[in-house]
Amino acid sequence: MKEKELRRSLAVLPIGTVMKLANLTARQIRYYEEQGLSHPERNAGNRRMFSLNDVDRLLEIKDYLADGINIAGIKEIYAQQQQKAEQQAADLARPLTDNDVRQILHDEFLNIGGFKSKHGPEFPTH
Amino acid sequence: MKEKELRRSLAVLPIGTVMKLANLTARQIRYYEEQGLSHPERNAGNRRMFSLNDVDRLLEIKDYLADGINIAGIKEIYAQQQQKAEQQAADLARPLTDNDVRQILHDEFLNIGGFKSKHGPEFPTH
DNA sequence: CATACATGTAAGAAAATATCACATCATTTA
DNA sequence: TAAATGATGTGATATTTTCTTACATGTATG
Repeated sequence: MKEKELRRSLAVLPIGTVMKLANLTARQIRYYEEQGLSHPERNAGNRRMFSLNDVDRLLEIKDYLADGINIAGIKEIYAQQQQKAEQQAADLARPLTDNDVRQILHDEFLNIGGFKSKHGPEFPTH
Repeated sequence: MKEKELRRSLAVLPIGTVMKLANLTARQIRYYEEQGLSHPERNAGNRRMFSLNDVDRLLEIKDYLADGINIAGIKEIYAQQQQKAEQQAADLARPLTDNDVRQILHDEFLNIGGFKSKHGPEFPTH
C-alpha cells in the first residue's frame, strides 16, 4: 500500500480545512508548529499546506494536551519515537548489507572453484 | 468501507490544490462546473472546496476531452450514468419495500386472527 | 468566412492566511 | 504573594488566493 501512504503524505490542505478537521484554532496549529511538534509544508506563496498525516499528528497533540501532557513532554515523546524509528531503520538496513556481502563472497567462491555449492536449495546440484 | 467513501467525499481541497493534482487551470475547472459537469461545494466565504471524488471526476473529464469527446458528449455520458444509477437504486429499493409490505400484511393477519401462524405458508387458510 | 467551443487573460473585490505584538488566565516557582 | 511561564486569544496590517465578469484567441466546422 505504497499508494495510500503517498496520498496520506501529500500536502494538499490549507489551514482553514485543518482547523475544521482537527477542531483547532489557527493560533493553536501555528503554535504547535512554532514549538517544533508539527511541520506542515509551505506553498509558493508561503501558505501552510497540510497532509492527512499532518492532521493526524495535530489530533495526537491535541489528545496529549487533553491528557495533561505539556508541550515539552510531547516534544520528548516525539524525540523518542524518532530515535526508535532510526534504530529500526538501522536494524532493517544492516541485515540487507550483510546478505549482500555473503552473496558477493559466495559468488566469488563459485568463480574461484569453478563449481557450485552442493548445499541449499538455491541451485541444482548436478 | 463506508469510512473510506466518506473520506473521499469530504470537500477539503481548495482550487489551487486541485489545479496541481489534476493539472488543470482554474479557468478549466470553473468552466467544467459552469457546464454542469462538476459540482464542488462552497465554503462560507464562497470559495470552491473539492473532494477527492471531485478530483477524480475532473480527471475523467480531462480524459474524455483528450479522447476528442466534447463537453456536450460528456454531459450526455454522465446523464446516462445518472439514469443507470437511479434505476439500480430503484431495483435495490423495491424488494425492500415489498418485504415491508408483506411483513405489514402478515402482522395484520396475526392481529386479526388473534393467533400465530405455525409457519410454512405464511397465514392460515381457514 | 462566420460560428461555436474550449481556454487565456485582465481587472477589481472579497476572503483566507501570514507575521507580529500585546493581552489573558491558569499554574509554577521564587 | 509576586513574578515567571505556558497555552491561547485578539487585533493590526500585509500578502496571497480565489471570486466574478468581461473580453480575447485559436481551432475546427458548417
